[in-house]
Amino acid sequence: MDTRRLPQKNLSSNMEDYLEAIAVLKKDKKIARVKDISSLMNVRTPSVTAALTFLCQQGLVEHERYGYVDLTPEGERLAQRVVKRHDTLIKFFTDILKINPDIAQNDACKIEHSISPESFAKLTKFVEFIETYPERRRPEWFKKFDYYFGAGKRVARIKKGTQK
Amino acid sequence: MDTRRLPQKNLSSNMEDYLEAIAVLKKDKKIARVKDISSLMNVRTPSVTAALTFLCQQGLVEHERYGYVDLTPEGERLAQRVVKRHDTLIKFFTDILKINPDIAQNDACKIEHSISPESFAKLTKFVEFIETYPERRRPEWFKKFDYYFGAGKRVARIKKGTQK
DNA sequence: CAAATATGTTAGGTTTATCTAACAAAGTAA
DNA sequence: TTACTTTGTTAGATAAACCTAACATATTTG
Repeated sequence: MDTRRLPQKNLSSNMEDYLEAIAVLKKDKKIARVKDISSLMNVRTPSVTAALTFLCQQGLVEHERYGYVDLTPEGERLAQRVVKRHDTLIKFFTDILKINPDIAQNDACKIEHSISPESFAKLTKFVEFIETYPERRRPEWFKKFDYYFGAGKRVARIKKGTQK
Repeated sequence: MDTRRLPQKNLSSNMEDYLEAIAVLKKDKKIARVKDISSLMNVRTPSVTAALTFLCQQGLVEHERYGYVDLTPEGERLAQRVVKRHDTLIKFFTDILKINPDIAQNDACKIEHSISPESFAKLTKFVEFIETYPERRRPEWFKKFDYYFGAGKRVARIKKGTQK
């Protein structure tokens, strides 16, 4: 198999975070500004300026001095890829593993940068598989599993001939 | 709740990786040397020396110049914590999501540093829940799920009265 | 045991990502 | 429109990880 690829930006976790933040802000507030990115990401504004300079050079962001920040189509594409990962991870952690949303949020923010496309694809299917069951029709195993989470052991059953 | 803690070493992913590598080497080859750590981790030996200097200062590693490398009890404890996370993640990726082992390995190496204790605990239970089913008695859902993975859709069923 | 090889350390440099302090531009309001 | 406030940028410093090149110790072997 030919493993060469089109000029693939290989972004650091950090730069992915900036793209993601810009996408989130644009979605929520229509526009993204340096200060908003800064407070959303808990970094100071000079860090944002530096990141934007880099992302502009990479053709992922458009930004003129003292102006708003926007994503190029390529930047948007990459941002959405991260957002999708984030969302799937959140679903997995909260809906399936029943993790507290704050912690799920935190974990998703880190893992979204490291999970491979392969694992992401499978995890997505896994989540879909469960989410597409209407809540009250979720299979028996899932209920047992919830119980197992709580009690640390399986649902008690009387097994014929195997008591011990 | 009191959130103060005993002097908790807050290690970087990197330093956790060094501890883990030392633990793995000790397990496999009884001893750990700078060169082995270096080749296992794909870094040059000066990087290892620098890391060891730091980990010695933190009381996690014992190492005298030109000698073998060892973990202190505290270092061992931290290393094992990482190893456990790694193992659980590997099981989840390979046994449940059916990810190719190389990719699973890679993903586990990154995620093991970011997953929270809470998520780790739940994931462990989830994996246990499935692993403790003897293979041929795994529940119906799991087989359906495997099919879903392959075909991208659920097992075909004739539903009485709901065809559409 | 001395020479050659392998392994480990030191010195010094690079990159990435952050910060503070000082300055510059834009927006608001008297 | 001038002064004040907010927002953004520049300059320069710091810290974590890494690297190469040069040197130092250990180990192996002729």
